[in-house]
Amino acid sequence: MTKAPVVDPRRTLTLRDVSEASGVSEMTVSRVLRNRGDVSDSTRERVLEAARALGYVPNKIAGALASQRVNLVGVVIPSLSNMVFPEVLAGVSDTLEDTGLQPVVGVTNYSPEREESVIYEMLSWRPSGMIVAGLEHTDASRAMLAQAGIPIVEIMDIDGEAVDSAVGISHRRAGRQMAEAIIAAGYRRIAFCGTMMPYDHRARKRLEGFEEALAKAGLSLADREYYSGGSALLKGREMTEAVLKRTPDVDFLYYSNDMIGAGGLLWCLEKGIDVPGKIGLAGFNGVELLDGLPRRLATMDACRLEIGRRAAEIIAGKHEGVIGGEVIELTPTLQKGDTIRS
Amino acid sequence: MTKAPVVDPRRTLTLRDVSEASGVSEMTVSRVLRNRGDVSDSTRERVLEAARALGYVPNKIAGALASQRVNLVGVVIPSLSNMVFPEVLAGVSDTLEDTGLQPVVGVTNYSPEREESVIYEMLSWRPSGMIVAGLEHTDASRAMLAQAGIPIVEIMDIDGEAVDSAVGISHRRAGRQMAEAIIAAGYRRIAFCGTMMPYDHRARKRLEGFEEALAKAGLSLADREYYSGGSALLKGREMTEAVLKRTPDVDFLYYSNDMIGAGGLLWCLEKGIDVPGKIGLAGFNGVELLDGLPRRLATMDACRLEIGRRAAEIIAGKHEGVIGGEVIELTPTLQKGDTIRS
DNA sequence: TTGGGTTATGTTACCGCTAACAGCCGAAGT
DNA sequence: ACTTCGGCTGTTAGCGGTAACATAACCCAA
Repeated sequence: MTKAPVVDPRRTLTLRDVSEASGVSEMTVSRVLRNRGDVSDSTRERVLEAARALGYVPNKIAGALASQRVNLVGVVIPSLSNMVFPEVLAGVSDTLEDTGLQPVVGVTNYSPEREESVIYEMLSWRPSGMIVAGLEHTDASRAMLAQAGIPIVEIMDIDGEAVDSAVGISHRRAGRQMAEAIIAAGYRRIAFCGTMMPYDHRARKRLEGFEEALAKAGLSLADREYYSGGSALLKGREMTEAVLKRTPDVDFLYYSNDMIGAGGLLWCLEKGIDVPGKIGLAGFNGVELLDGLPRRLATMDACRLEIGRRAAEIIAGKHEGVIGGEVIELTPTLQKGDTIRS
Repeated sequence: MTKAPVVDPRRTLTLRDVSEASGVSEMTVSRVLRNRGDVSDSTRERVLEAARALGYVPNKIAGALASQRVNLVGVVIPSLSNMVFPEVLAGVSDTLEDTGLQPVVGVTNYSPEREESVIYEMLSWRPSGMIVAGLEHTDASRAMLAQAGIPIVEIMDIDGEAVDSAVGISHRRAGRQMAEAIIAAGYRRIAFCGTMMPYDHRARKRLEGFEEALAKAGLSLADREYYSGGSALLKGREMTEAVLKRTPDVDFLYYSNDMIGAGGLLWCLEKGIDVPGKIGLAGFNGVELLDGLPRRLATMDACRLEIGRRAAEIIAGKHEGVIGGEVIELTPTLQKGDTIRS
């Protein structure tokens, strides 16, 4: 146990200290500090003064226990290094800002077991709601969420069954749409580069939709390459090189995310390959980074901010009259950029 | 108030429910669930069984209130979109993993007022420690932290006075070092591109150190350009173009971060400018992204992971015998990459 | 003057859990 | 046989707030 940093004058302050310092009951102090109930201006003044002078910080633990109300919202996401999730978070924070609710983030690293324990840990703080990425969870996780008696919003994905509410896009459809656009543009030898993470269900579903659409056109993937870990931009380069070396007649590369797509784009441009003439490229997510690239990579916006906002609105109860269990499907827009010929 | 998502069978479970279901006292159940004290194997078994069957999730609010112990560590950072902070977070999480402690993240958007309220909010949950980015805070923030009676670690920066402990690098020195390397390489017409955020004290200190070293060599900045918001990569391009247009004889561009530096690098390469012959470039942070660029941008590693780790160790009390108040200075390494001629 | 309605404040009983201590029991020590 | 002790379990009293109700003071209309 580390000791207190400064000379701790005495035990930590409680309502009683403020109440004694201002000559009113604890209850009145409580009322003042929460702006609840009627308190005369003079008393309010005196109490606030005393609280400020003492440096009193309320104990929300006690408050929450007594009032059975907690102003926290759990947000469970797989990673913070993907940029997609910080953006979703931004949407959540924005919307929660003026509701008195506060997001608390938990990261799972794409591990279902870790997710389970994060959810358990969060629920043990009795939050007012939970926002969880994805629809795939362990049975125990689903059970806990279902039992919790609070609004649950699963985000990012809607291809599956939600515990309660869901906000997201259909990744299967997104993959299908991209494939259709690629085929329509005349590409035929199409390869895929993507993450290998076995638990990135959304990337998987996009690929499924993609292949489905290819099949419908009588095509199949000409090649595929997977990666995990490392600098995505660099991996994109490496994978692109590997694929083109192994299957030189490939005329389109579909990447599971923009970052590796950007790497591929840079590599192609350096090699002097005609993009999108000889080879077309496409990624997924619509990340801001793309704006600074020499050429605009084709991509699909995943509505990240919007997803965060909508999810938060559901938790905050801004959807009046709705009992929960709603599924909101957002529709991503395909941006062809400069890497699909038209 | 949104209603419960599923048919709430009854009120939420408490220790008593588990105790009744397993025929022992609440205290024994509590002991089992916390692995504390002696409990016979048979009883333990029975209790765990009952808890699992009921789907009991302990109420940490009550637990924390009763035990005066909270396993949370507040982490206050300015932004999640900078990539630097998620990395620090990763270091914190890693180290906290096996201590039973849990990070709780708060984001301030570089606003001191927002920081103050985030700190207040966090302290009201009585965490076991706080990790706060930067040394500059409002007086109220500093007072609250000092009074809290818990270990406080200010991270990223050590050029200033810490409330308690600090882990970071000297940005002033980092700026100075970079300037010295640039001057040593023979560049003389040096310009700066950076963020305009008035509250990014670390970027400011780097620039101060940078100019200080320039002055010592009888030089001063040939030009400077600031930005705020938008895609950093794109801004890097735009600023680079603006500076080179306005001051064509510039032979070095120092960027306040790698992302805009990368944008500048891409722009220069596209324009066919000889880098590092005609113009040298350098950024700051050592972000992973740089690995995938056509050329390695000169940069300085900010020791982000290490900072997170060390800070977490202090909170977790892994520095035995230390009472707090330590300042750990890490030393960033300059990586000249391919954009400073040698 | 009196009763009813405000407004401002205090009192009481928890919220769900754990620290601290008390008890009980069988095994071991003398 | 009588302590002594350690393993196991229960009892009691809060932790620091807040909901709900009680109370006091005051105003005004009848």
